[in-house]
Amino acid sequence: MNTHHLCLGILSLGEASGYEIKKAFEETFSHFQATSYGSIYPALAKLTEQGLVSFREETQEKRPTKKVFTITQAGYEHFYQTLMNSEPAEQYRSDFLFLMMFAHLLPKTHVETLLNKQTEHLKTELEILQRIISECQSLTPGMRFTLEYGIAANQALLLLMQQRHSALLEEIDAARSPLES
Amino acid sequence: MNTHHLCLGILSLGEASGYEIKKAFEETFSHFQATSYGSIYPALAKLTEQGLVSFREETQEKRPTKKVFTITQAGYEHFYQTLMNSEPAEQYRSDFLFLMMFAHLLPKTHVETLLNKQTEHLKTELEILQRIISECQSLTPGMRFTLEYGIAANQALLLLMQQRHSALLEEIDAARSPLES
DNA sequence: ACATACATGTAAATAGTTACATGATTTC
DNA sequence: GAAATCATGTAACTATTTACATGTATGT
Repeated sequence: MNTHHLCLGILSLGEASGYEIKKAFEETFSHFQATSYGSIYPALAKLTEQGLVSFREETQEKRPTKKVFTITQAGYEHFYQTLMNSEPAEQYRSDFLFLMMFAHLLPKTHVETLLNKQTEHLKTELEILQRIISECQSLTPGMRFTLEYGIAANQALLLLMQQRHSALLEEIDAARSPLES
Repeated sequence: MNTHHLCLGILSLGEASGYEIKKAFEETFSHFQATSYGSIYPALAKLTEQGLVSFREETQEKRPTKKVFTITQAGYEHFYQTLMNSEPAEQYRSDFLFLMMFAHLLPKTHVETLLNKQTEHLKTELEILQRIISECQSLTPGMRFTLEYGIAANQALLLLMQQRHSALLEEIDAARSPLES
């Protein structure tokens, strides 16, 4: 999936401006997809050129004029074909785990800071997902499932972090060569 | 973390050729970091230029000559500074969840295929991680932790996939507009 | 005969992020 | 008076993937 597909996806749920598409990502989908203005605006221009979306300009009082985009029939069909032809691929990249891999090279206090930061990060993510799932009405069952999926992962990892914290610090300490602090 | 840092990390565990660095990633770290030959070879050339690694050429019988790289003292110090200055960032990108978000637009059989593929994927990942953690001696405690982390996440998600499978398909079906199949 | 493993490397293409540019309005 | 929100867009930079190029040896 690239920014083009992400935009078509959002627009299949209802019309929106580039700014609103970005906000939708930040608020709801940031845990499994991301993009930026620098990608969204060129993507919307290209999609318009291809006839997959159309827009009207909406002048507002006390707000800048905005372009409200709507997905066209051609865009909808294109999006459907994309969905049907896409593999359910995944990628997880973690600097946290990379740093932990070399924990034996780092001061104990630093490793503890890393573990605490990660625990906080997992807690925050979990709270965000739980808030969305409880507050938002009108979620599609699929959307609700993506939130459950994130919640399940975060809960399991948070539990691991809490259970292993102390023993892990000890184990890393024991593995450190005697000359290092 | 970029390919330069990944190479320094592997070399901090022992000398290796570009080819061996790639293999190490495929076998052991692919679940949280990835890279390719097109990044590794230029990175090793640059690191040599900067004096952060050195290499000797090793001629082999019945095998092509290889360049065996070793991290230098300067490289080690540089890597330590990188570790100390890096935030424990994470990113998860999932086309599977994106597709599930729009499951109400897809045929039921297709959604079921997606769910089955994802379940298989989680099972395979889990087995790989469990095999590594049980077979590999001489893992650093940090490395062992990265495996436990992956195992915890995969187990929790696999459980969710199994528990929710049937009900989810029903819910998606109910959300489909009557005209669609 | 064909595929895979070993081994190094380049070049083009892809895609994305970050910073910049502009400017009104609202909140602290 | 400063920062955040609303709103669109461009350009330079960064990084990585993919395909290509080359060649031997081993396994099926």
